[in-house]
Amino acid sequence: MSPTSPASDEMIQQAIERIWETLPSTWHTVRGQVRRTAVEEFGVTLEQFHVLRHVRGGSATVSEVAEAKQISRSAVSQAVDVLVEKGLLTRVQSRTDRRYVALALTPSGDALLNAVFARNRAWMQAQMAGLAADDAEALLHGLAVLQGLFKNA
Amino acid sequence: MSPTSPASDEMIQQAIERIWETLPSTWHTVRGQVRRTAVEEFGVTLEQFHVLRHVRGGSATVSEVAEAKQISRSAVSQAVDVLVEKGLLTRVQSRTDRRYVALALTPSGDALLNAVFARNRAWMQAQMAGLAADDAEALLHGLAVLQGLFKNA
DNA sequence: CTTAATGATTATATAACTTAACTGTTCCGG
DNA sequence: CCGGAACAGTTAAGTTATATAATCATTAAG
Repeated sequence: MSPTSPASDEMIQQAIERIWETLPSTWHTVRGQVRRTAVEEFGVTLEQFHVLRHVRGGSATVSEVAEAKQISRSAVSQAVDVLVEKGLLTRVQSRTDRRYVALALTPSGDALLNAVFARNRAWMQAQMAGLAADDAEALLHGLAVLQGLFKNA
Repeated sequence: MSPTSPASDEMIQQAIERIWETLPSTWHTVRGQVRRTAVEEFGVTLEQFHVLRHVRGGSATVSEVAEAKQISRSAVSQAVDVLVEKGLLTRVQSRTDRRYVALALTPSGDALLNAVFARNRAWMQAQMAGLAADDAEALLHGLAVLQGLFKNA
């Protein structure tokens, strides 16, 4: 098999520029939709929502969420306070090592995540109505590349 | 010319999922790099940096920045206070309509933006080292599609 | 055992917002 | 014209999300 040719410097510069043109505004928009739904319909802030999202995404302790979100453990601990208070998250001390506190979604926390995501998916689907098949293909491929680039950075 | 076929529902679902897998973490990573540079090397917070960025991007008044960032005018006004204090931004009352205050980067504000972006470009280039030409192509195309989707939302 | 390391929490401070109230300016209908 | 509505911006006061530092409880290591 022939080795794939590397991208030119020029092309890489173009890609960087395009990333800056696209990511901040796009993520800001998507995030804004989630924020509105989360706040107005479910009474949780976007930050609280993201903590729940990380817990469901596999972060099972305060430290893991902090690591994933790149914020301090104490910030997470405080956010968890609120979420436990709201009945969306549980804290359970590990029996094998009692320093650890396992975080888990309550049924209503899980339902909240599902509901917010459902709303968001519907909204995104509306944005994507009429998307051409080849553009959708390009989107999938491009995002896969993007994901690979900054995964370990 | 033949009409392009629309993307299937399934494909759209896949795209939505991929967006959620990619955007938050990628933007978080890129943003983190900018934050470190801005804070550690230039003494401005990420939020202040983004205000400067919007001013250079064409938002010339408090209201325009607020609109672009989707935050309140008062929040921008307060951020501008700090940036003026730091000598990165100027406020100049319009002579034709004195309600308006034109925001403009000072030379050092402009230099700061350039420097932070230069650092970021270098870092991103490093991340993208060895990127294959066809992957770069896919990235450009995919991001263009993404940008189009949420531009007016 | 004692000390060090670890996970989590608490206390306290700060930055970045919000809403509400206010200032100054312009526009507009009478 | 002039008096009020609309508008751009600021100021005041309160909230939220974060940080750092100190502390507690637990486990690991010498």
